[in-house]
This record gives sequence, C-alpha cells and structure tokens, in this order.
Amino acid sequence: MNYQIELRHFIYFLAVAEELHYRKAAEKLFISQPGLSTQIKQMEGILQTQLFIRDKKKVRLTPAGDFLKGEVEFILNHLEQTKKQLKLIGEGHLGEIRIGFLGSAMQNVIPNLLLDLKEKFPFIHTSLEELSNKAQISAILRDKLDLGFVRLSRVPKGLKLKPVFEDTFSLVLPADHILNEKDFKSINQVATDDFILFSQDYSPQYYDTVLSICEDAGFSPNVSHKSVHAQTVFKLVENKLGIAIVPTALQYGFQMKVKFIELKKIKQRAILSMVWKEDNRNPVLQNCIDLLLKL
Amino acid sequence: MNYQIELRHFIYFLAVAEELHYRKAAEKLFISQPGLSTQIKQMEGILQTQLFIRDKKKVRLTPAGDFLKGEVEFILNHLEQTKKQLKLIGEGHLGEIRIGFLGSAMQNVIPNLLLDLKEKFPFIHTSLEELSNKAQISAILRDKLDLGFVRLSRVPKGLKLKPVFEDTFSLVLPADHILNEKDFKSINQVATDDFILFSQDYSPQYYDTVLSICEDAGFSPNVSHKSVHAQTVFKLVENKLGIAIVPTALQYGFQMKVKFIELKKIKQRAILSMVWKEDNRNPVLQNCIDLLLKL
DNA sequence: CTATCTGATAATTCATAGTTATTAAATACT
DNA sequence: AGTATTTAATAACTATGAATTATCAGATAG
Repeated sequence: MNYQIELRHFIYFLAVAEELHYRKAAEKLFISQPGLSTQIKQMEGILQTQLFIRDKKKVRLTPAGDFLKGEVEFILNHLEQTKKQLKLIGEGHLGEIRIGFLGSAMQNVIPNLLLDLKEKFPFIHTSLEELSNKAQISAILRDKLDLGFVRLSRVPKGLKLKPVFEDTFSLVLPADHILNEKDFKSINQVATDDFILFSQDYSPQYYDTVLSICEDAGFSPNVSHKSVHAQTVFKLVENKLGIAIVPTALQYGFQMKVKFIELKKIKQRAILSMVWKEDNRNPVLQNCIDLLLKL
Repeated sequence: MNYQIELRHFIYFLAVAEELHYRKAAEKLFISQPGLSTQIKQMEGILQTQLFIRDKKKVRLTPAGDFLKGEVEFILNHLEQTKKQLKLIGEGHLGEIRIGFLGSAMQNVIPNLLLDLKEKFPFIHTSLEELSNKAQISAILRDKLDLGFVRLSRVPKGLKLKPVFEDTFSLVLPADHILNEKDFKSINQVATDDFILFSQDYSPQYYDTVLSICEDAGFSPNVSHKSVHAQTVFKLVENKLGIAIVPTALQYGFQMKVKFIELKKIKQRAILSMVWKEDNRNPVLQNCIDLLLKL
C-alpha cells in the first residue's frame, strides 16, 4: 500500500540495470527471480515512474531508469564511503581520501603529496588508483573518487580544476637515433619520422597540444601508433617503431634504451591539474587541497 | 545477524539525533519507543560504531554520530531531489530531444517548435543537427536522433511520418533576368534555361517533384548543376549559372541578388514531414509531437 | 511443432519490524 | 528518606511483507 523506498530496492534495481536480465540479476543477488520482479515492480509503484521496458525476451532502461541508475550509483558509492569514514571516526582516526591520477603524475606530484599528507595527518588513509582523464572525471562525479590528477583544460560543471605542475615537453628518440642533443635545433629535423602518441581519448588535451607543437614547426606529424601507458610508448620508441613527444618528467623512472631531448624553446607546456567536486563532503579533501597549493 | 542498513534506519536515526529523546522521536515517527530503541541499536551493530551516548536521562551524539547526522541529512535530501527529478523525466518534462532537419525547414517549422518547446517545457534540452533526408532516417533507425524533418513520401517500416508544413514552389531567377513577375504566365517561359536542383540523394522527393512540375508544363528540364545547400543554389543562380525551383519559404533568410516568382497555379506542393521511430521510448518525444500537431 | 528461453503471477512460508507489557535506573518532589 | 515520575532497555508476542516454490503465458530458436 503505502510503502517506502529502501536501499534494498536500489541494490536490486542496480543489479537489473546492469544485467538487463532478471534471472541473472537475481542470481547475482542470491534471491529468487520472482522476488526480484515484485520488488522492482513495487519500486516503480512507489516512484510512480516506469524504470524498465520488458517486452518479453528483452529488458531495457527507460530514460528515467537511466537517470536513476546514475543517481543510485552515486548514492550507494557515497554511502559506502560514509560508512568507512564513520568507522574511522569512531575509532578516533580521521578519514580516507581516494585519489586518482594519470600515470605521468606518478613521477613528481603524487609522491610529494603522499609524504606530506602522511606527515601532517598520520591517520588519514589514502587509496590510489591510476586512471585515464575520462575515468577520473566520471569517478569524481559519481563520488567514487575525491581527488583526481588530470591533463585537461576544462571539466564539467560542478567540478573545480586547479593547475599544480607545469612541465616542458621532451622528444623521445631511440638511443641510436642519428639526431643528438647537441645537433638538435628544431623538431623540424624529425618531421618525417613516425610519431607515437598517447591515445586521444586517454588525454585529448595532450593529443591536441602535441599536434599544435608540430603545426607551429610547420609540419603535420605522421602518427603510426597510439598507446595509453608511457611504458608502452617508450618500448615502441626503443624498438624504432617511431618517436614520441611526452612531458619531460616522464624521463625519470623508466629503464629504456631511449634518449630525451627537452624542447625548451617551444611555448607549449604539459599542465597537470587537480580536479575535485565542489560540493564534495569529505572533510579530508580540503586539507589535502590546501596542502597541495602550498607545495 | 547479517542485517543491512536501510533508509528506515536513517530516518529513525535522524529523528533521534534531532530530538535527543527516544520517546519524543518515536512519537514523531508514529512508532513505539521500544521499536525505535531496537532499530537504533541494530543500526549501531551494523555500522560497528556507537552513535549515541545514553547515560539514563540524557541522550547525546558521539562525534561519529554527529558526522553521520550531516551525511544522512545530505543523503535524504539528495534522494528527495532525485525522486522529484525522476518523476519529471518519467512524465517527459525533463530530458533531451535530438532533432534533425533539412536546411529548408529552418525557415519556419523549427524556430516555432523550439520556441513553443522552451515555453512549455523549460527544462528540456534540444540538440539540433542539419542533415539530409537519408542521414536523418539512418540516424533515427539507430536511435541517434529522436525526431527528423524531411521531404519524403515514404519511410522504412517502424518509422512514422506526419506532414507538418505544406508550401508552394517558387521559381528563383537572377535579379536581372528578362522574365518578371508581372509578365509571368507559365514556367514554359523558362523551359530552355539551365536548371539548378538539390541533389537527388539529398532529397529524392524534391527532385522528382520538380521534374514532374516541368513534365506537366510539357518540357524536360536541362539540369546543369546539383547542390545540397540552398545557400549554394542561390549563389549559382545569382551568378547566372542557371535558374531553380525551390520551396517558397526559402526566400526568407538569405541575402542574394535573386528574385522569386511563386508558382501559385501548379498543383505540386513541397511537403515537410516529421519522422520518428514508432517505439522510441524517449518520453520527451511524445510531448514534442503533440505540440507540433497543435501548431 | 516442439523445446527452451524469458518475466509475471499465485499461493505459501518465514524473517523481522513493530507491538504491548514490564523492568531498572535516574531524577524530582514531598 | 521514601515515593512519584521520568528515562531507555528488555522480553514475549503479533503481523506485515519479503522471499520462496510452483506455475503460466508469450517469445524465440532449432
């Protein structure tokens, strides 16, 4: 009759929304299929909104259902985070902060941040995860991540973006490439080489910047390969499958038969920024941001 | 045993946290005091954290409880907001509709539709794209577009077609063409001129109709150029590369040295229809269709 | 045309939220 | 001090409704 929505409904709903299959979803939840059916139907009744379209043999989300899926993911993630923090507070610790970062941030900003954090707030737990720009933004919006380190110039509404590290770019060449640092004058000298770049969708900002560097030099690069990890890019260069242009900081931390030539003269810079949700409720976050801005 | 937190717990918790008095909180919730006591206790068990300090006669929040109070308020508010939005989406008052149109629809139907839509459903977002007939049909079938505006007499199965605007045709002549509106009697007078038409595959319906107009007049037109954009057609006419026959509405909105002679007597009409997928589940779509049919 | 999927329905069971009745402890008032 | 009145917690019970089993009807595949 006059039921109320419960978290149980959300968990059931999410399972169906993910599987788009009642029996499979029910199995995953360790309940019976009829039970799941009635609960979802009840949920639709409470919300007075149809969430799924079932035309025998196919289950799909309605636009409303699709919207709710995003919200439910957010609510459940937020709740999970709240539970963890609650327990830490109960135990006298302070909390946890979940940080995402691009692989290229591991060389400088992240280690410093972690050391400082550990020193100032010894009871703060940190969880670290290497993710693409896009994945970080999505995780932050869904409250799966508190702080991200990305290379982007714009972020969706509701998120804050603050540059924290500016780096020059460097040319990456096979160790035995004819061009040497002392002979180097301009990247025009490698205009005809094949280029290996980070995937456009891993970091569109980086991609555009590298193209603009080449454009400024008066040529359009021949992109032979795209990759996601610096490791892979360097390996490809080492094997003479092409050359690359990457943030200079990446030269540290890899053991490869490649040489770096820093492009000091060009105006473009690799900018690493931190992102977070403006209305994030994690009390640890503000401390973390303040700390970083002082670095 | 192995209970799960439910929203009920949060609502009960909040009542106690506000009243700091079990009996009063229970009254407010219309449940009995022992029931409330056990639920709160159960909650503390699930969260493995003490939330209240009860030293007989006084109830206080622990620091953890204080933190949780803020979070619960946030979650319940967010949930309330989500429920409201969900209902709006379900009713089609909130959401997005993706509209495709032929350039020639931009003069009349589209602006009116958009204005009306904005007025009636201010929270609906629209995405607009100028596309050929063919491209619109293909996009609608793939669910990349919700609504299209085309000049076609038939559409593939599963799509619905509804005429929304009927227009006469007009002859388009260079400004200094010998033929004037007052001397005009029949298009036979321009039977020997070269014709510029919209490409057959941009709008086969239009193409056939123009041919039939000429046929009815007893001649077969000399087609010198074909183009996709009205802009281009008019430019070609302006430069005396030929004359054209286009829907009359196109005479507005272009700054060209051409003159229009409306073909009032001929029976053919330029019919603009809207197309959509019969089983499209976007709730905004139906509202949009209803609105247009009333126009 | 049968076999095998799908989700929905109906009847039933069973867990548990919430009930009433009561208790123990703390304060307030003669 | 002794009684009255308050508090939340405990115990025994009830009744709501979540979840189960059994079954059905429609869709698809072989």
